[in-house]
Amino acid sequence: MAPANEPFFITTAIDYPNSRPHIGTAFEKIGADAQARFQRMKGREVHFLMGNDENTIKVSQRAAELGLEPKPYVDDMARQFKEVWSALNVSNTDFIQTSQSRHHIGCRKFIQAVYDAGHIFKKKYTGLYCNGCEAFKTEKELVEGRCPNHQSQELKQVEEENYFFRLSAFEDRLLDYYRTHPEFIQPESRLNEIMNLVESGLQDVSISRKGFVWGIPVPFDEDQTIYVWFDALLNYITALGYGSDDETLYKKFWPADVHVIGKDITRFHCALWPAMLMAAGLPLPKTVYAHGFVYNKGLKISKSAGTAIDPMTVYETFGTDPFRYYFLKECVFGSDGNFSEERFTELYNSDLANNLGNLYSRTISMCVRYFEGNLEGSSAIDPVDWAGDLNLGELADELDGLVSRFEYSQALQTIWSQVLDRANRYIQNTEPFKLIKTDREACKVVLANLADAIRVTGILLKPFLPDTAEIFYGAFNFEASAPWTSLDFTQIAKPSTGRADYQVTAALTDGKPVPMFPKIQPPPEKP
RNA sequence: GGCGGCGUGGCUCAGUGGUAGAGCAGCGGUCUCAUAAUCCGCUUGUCGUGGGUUCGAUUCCCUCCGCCGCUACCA
Repeated sequence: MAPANEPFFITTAIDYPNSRPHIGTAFEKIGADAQARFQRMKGREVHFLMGNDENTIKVSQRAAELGLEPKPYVDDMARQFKEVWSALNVSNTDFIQTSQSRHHIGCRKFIQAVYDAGHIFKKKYTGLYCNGCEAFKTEKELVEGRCPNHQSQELKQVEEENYFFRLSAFEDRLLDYYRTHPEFIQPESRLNEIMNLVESGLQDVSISRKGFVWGIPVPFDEDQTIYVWFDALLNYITALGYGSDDETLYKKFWPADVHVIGKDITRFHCALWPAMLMAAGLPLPKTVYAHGFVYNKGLKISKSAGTAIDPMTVYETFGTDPFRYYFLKECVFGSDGNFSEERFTELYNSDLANNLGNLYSRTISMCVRYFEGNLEGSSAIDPVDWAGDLNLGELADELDGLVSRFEYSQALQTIWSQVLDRANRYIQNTEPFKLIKTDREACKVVLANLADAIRVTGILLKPFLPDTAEIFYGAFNFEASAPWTSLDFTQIAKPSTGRADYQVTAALTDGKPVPMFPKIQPPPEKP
């Protein structure tokens, strides 16, 4: 286990701000956020980076369409993105925009270093150029030999001198790295793809373009700007101040512990990026985690097909934690998942309303109703009954492993079956509502046990459903003996000794908690 | 075409060389503390197709069918 306070650096992919985020991008951020929150609980000092990828042709085109200069446009988009991430309770500690000067400075420093090391060379590129797009087109993009966006125009054979990165020179070193660091590419299924790719031979990649004003000028040839990936990937270090006057963060957090990315950009992160770092003589990230995609009822998310779903719509309808729960539980992080309102409703009602929310309600209600919320003398009760044969220490270990490996769905399933179902069953079996009539002390023992189950739930849900977890943990005076900010999974096994008697501190309305996940009606059947 | 993966009850999936499991949905029952929630029980499967290895395969091998990923610059 990593020592406490050891730095942990986690990143997500930077997004193109030529349109608003959709639930697929949200999936990535929530998955990364759960990991960030989990690592914080383990005592790590977490730096969690997100951001937008702004130095692209499409972005400047989009800005032009709206009659805006690129910078005000990307700044406004960044504001919108941050608004969404904030609504979803994503706990990033930094948000980089690649149009920021810190990124420009670091990029120029980096490319210069790689150039000086002799891994960049100039080469003539000949390709089909579309005047309408002001960009080169590849054979694959063409429709009947013409640009799909400008069918009326002929494409021209144009020659341009660009800078190339000698990626081909790194094949052996990359393969060697994969073999000696099998954990580098995750999940494992992606490793094979990348090994194949690299074994089949890498070509040098062009890393600059001529004649663009929006972008980062190449320091050793100011007529050229740095192109796409050689610019975008660098955000991971420029955000840490690489190449600036103050490299404190860089020294502290690089290399990254994990880059969380979409499966479609695996090769850039697992082949190009490490090669770039090797070329510059910098350390490589420890792991790259490629998550799956979210589909809309089986259809690929696409703006033009109308299958994109705005996270804010879902958020406004269902709330933050239900949103997070759906994606963390229903969509296995390393695989593809599906979104549908029907499934959302099912999962919400069964897992959140019926099991989780209701356990909270019935526990608090009984404590208030029977004991005015004061479980006097409960500090002397060892709440081991509710867990039965469940070993909470082992459960903590198991969950630690699952979450560390990004197996959130499995982790949540385990929490539900091992903790919540068990606690609900415990109520059914012990019948505190009957005990109160015959044996007040025995009833109190049961309720003290349930209070402990609430405490355990609050701790275990903290990385996934932060708001809900805090409500659970705040339901009783647990805070007095183990502060909310200092919790980690291992504490589920040890209700603090020498603690005060349990006392309900939950918010009440007319002596009852307000349902935290009011059931939602299933959407009407569509004919 | 090449490399890889998948195909298990209505849905989502787990799983093992000895003739299958979970959750959800559905059905029945139950308690009454609770958001008519909980808890208990039940129904459905030729484990894609055909063949092979084996005493025996859903699990190993091959064929076929279907689906999917990667095969260089879109999360």
